[in-house]
Amino acid sequence: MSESSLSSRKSPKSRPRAKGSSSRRSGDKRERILTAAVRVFAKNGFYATRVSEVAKAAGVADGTIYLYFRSKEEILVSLFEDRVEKLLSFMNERLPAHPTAPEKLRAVIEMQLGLLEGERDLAEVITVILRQSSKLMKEYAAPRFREYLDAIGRIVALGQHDGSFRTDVSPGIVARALFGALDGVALTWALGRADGGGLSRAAVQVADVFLLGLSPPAKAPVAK
Amino acid sequence: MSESSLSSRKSPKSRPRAKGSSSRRSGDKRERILTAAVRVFAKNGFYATRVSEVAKAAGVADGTIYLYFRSKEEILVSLFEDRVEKLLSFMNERLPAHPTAPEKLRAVIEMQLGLLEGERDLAEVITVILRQSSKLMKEYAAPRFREYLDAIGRIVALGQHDGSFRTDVSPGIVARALFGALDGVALTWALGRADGGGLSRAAVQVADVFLLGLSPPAKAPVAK
DNA sequence: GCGAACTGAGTGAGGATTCACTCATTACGG
DNA sequence: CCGTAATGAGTGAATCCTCACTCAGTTCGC
Repeated sequence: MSESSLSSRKSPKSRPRAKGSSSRRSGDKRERILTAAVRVFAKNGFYATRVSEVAKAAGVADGTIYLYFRSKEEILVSLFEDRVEKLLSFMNERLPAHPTAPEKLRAVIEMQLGLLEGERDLAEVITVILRQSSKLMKEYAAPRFREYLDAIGRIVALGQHDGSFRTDVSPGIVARALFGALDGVALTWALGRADGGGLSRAAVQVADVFLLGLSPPAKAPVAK
Repeated sequence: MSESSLSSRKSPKSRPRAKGSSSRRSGDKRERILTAAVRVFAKNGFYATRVSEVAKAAGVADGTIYLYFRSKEEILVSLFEDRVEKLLSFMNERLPAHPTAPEKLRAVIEMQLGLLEGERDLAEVITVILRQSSKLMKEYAAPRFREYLDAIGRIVALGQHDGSFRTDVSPGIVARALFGALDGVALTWALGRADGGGLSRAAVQVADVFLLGLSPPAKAPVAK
């Protein structure tokens, strides 16, 4: 039964020597698999995607995947960790640069949508696919989301405290609504060519509506 | 709904003719299966749910499921058709009763969230699970969503036309953002109890923010 | 008894994961 | 510098397990 493997070597394929860098475990294999996974997951969804499809798209053998990931699901987790997490921390770094709450909020909006602009597949993975693994969603992503929502909520609370936002709404609800609004815009944009504007145009409009919607009653001059 | 009798095995019980109308299958089995499916799908997700689990939760045999549904996926489609669709048309009927665009918009918001209040599992199925079947999503749900979004967009456009809404934002983007905001609020509410208020309180706040955010520049008629 | 409604063990397909093997590259002895 | 051995990343067909779905049989209302 093992003899059959003799004939297997069908494609010599000229080993992708590539990057003259490290010759051993080519460090870009993992990255290649992740990039391919984003593409394929976005196209077919997580469950409908065969590991072998990811392998083919990445130009590696099925087995190679398991040298870098323990399971199919771990590919999804890694995608989340490798990309989203990075973006969240990036956001945390940039925020302090914006002095006022309205500016911070606008920055968050622009970042969240800006990140996805030009990364349609990644946008789809994050907005849709991630929700397909309920285990992932509940055990891993949920806490992260909460963290992110809390950060937005804190900005809202800050604005309420210094008088730039109305105080009759719950920061938590506003945070959820804002996140949902951005998620929704990104979702429809990712799924089918939304409207001409692109995400950055949408970002400006969402920001405009929310900031006006959050402006304090009567006297407050923030209106803008 | 937890009906008495009907232990897992043989059941001597009398067959409940139910809806005296249709003569074929006892009408409440189908309903029972759907109800169970909502529960189980919400708990485990669509793909992680075994048909046998739905059967057990519904108190029927595996095979019985296939007397009422052609496939596992059809259960999901039927859920959508039986519940959501009904709600959408219900919404379409109620809307004309509200004369102005702001009132219509507030009504939509209250309806969308009100529907889910007290139906946590259904909320989760709609917000999360439905996105798990990409076939369903793309072939069936997407057109419905578009239809719904268009309806919201039309309300926004109407308000812009009669001067009650600002005109510098795209109705389509506002519709998406609003839908997303409601979806996001419902999602976090469904996944882990949100904050004390419950969905109806959230609905009021989301409406407040959006309506103020949409008010035209000159003066705010809605201001309050 | 007849047949519609129902049952649930069994089946087969699909697909994730494994593992025996290949071979480019490196290490080393002379 | 060579030839030879050792190494381990990479491979992909075989394995094996998990369900969605089937259907021969049972139950029960009429």
